[in-house]
Amino acid sequence: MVDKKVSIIDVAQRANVSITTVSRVLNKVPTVNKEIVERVEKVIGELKFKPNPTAQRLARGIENTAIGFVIPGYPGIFHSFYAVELMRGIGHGCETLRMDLIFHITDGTNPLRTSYAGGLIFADIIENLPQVDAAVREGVPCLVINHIVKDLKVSFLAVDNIKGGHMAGKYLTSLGHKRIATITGNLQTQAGIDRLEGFKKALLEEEIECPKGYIFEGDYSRRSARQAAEHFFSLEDPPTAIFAASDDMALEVISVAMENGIKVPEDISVIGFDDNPAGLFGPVGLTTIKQPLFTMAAEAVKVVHELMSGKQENVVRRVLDPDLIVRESCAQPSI
Amino acid sequence: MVDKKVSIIDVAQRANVSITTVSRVLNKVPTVNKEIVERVEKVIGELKFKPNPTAQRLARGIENTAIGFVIPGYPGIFHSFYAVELMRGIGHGCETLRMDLIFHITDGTNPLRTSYAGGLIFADIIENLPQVDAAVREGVPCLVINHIVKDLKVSFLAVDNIKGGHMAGKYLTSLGHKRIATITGNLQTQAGIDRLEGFKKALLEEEIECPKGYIFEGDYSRRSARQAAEHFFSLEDPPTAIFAASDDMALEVISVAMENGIKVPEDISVIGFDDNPAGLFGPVGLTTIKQPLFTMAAEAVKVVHELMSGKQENVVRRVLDPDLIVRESCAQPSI
DNA sequence: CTGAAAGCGCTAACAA
DNA sequence: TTGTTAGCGCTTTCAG
Repeated sequence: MVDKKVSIIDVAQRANVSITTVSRVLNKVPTVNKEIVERVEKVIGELKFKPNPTAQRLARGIENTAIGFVIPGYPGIFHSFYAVELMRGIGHGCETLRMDLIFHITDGTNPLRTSYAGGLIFADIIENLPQVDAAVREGVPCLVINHIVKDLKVSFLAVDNIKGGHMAGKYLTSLGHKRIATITGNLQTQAGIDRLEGFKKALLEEEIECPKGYIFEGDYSRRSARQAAEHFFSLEDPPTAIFAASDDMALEVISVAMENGIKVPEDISVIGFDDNPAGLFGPVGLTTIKQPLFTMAAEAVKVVHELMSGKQENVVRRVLDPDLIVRESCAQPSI
Repeated sequence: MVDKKVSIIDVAQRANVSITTVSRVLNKVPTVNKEIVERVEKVIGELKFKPNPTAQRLARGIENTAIGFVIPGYPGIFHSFYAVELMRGIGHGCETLRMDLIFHITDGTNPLRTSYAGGLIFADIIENLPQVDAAVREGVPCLVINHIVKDLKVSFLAVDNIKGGHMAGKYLTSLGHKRIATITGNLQTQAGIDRLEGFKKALLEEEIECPKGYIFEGDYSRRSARQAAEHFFSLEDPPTAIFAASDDMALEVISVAMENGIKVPEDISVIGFDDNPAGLFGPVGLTTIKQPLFTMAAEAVKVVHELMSGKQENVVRRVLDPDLIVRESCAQPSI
């Protein structure tokens, strides 16, 4: 049966050696007699002995080498290019630094068991500002991604979403569009709010109206984009251009358009946000605002690692610039 | 500056109490004098003392409570509904059992640092059978998801993909289709192979030909589905029905169809695989084969947990049945 | 209510 | 080459 209590002592006794020797063969110290090595290994096999990693860490004086990645569990988050890119970046960063990656999928209510994690990365924050607060208060090194945190002394790495939204709006107006609509992201997220704000600002600068009916509150999902598109297309005075706050949504808008015989970009211009590679393979290359998700996430790991090791003591706060990627989904209005 | 070495001893000395007492306030033992509690907490704050979790675990005799989730890092895996559902399920399972979830994104070459993890869950296996082998050999409890492993004595939880492919094929033939094509999944994965096999079997049973041109090797991505669809639609004798090995691919087929003025299901029937909710919101409800991804993953955590705790000693091998979900994307052929 | 002391399971000087 | 003996930092009896 299973004995959970086989310890190094049992092995030592049964093999007639000291625990030190057992430890040596465990750690492959080369100065051990071959015969003994064999004997010990045999016993280890017989007893199915597995060294206790916790004890090893303690004895070795190993600092905590795990980073927790806290990701809000709201429906759909995982389906987004956004979350996925972050995960890839974080995975990559951890791999490079040989850190363990611990996942916390949270709805923001649970107190967040830090457990092994010596540092925390929050993928955006929605309902879980209190968790960030608690972590900071406890002195756990942490960093928030894609959220410019003003009221808390915590590190963050964020994309300038206001600028991004502004770029999108500006590009559309520069093409000559006057009737420009937008599908917002989840307005619970700062990114959603900021992209909308930047977009509005761009229109304002050109003194272009953006009536209520031209602003549809989405949530980054294809589903909401479909509703939005159907709404826009049914308007008496439909827009000639649409800014979708994510590529997924932009792609869905294009789908709906084509289903209705509306040509992109001839009849309607569509610009997205993300630079999701999926935008390359549709019927028409998607013009979009690129944000360095992968890089940002990888960088986040590096920063938290420095925070953990004490190499960096101050909060680091960095805002990155998005880029306009011009492909084929936007053109001058035909009218 | 940062002192990494503040230990419970420092706190005890500075607060003029024993380490035992400090430990007590740390663990909120109620029988401590209020004044002392305050004093100790003050010192803890001043010193920014954080108890060492490793030491706590050792002293408390806590077993390893982390499960490692090993996920192949091939491009696109994260974008799939598949991986995402597994992650959700695993996250949920870990939450319920209060286990830590450690992520390993691997290309199969690295030796896989088990580190904290006391058990391992492999999300499918492609290049990383050796890793599974190594883990088994080391005696680490592990389980493979969605892969029926024959040559290794390891636990698995899998969906019967042959049956699933067969159901899809059968359903299409039962509607009267004779010209049926398929877009396979990644044929590096067992799921991809099996769905194709089941599909072929179903056609064979009805003595329906499936010419080479009707089998397009995809990789679960929308991109590959687009290529496939364009290929099929350009055929002299295009199929009247298509089985796509994932819903994402099926959805893309529908998109391409609509772009080309081909009606679904009037002109072409499309059936997918997964039961991705995205299939509900398109222009036409997607008929599909449902597999219990979330449940399977959550269950996997439970099994590994039992394996770790010794409640379960045998390998557990379970094959689950998929379901046919009929919506609107399939109909009888018009010709 | 508080403290001394014995571990938790393992590693790492230091001897032998 | 192998064993002895301190710890690693904290929890937990068991006295006081």
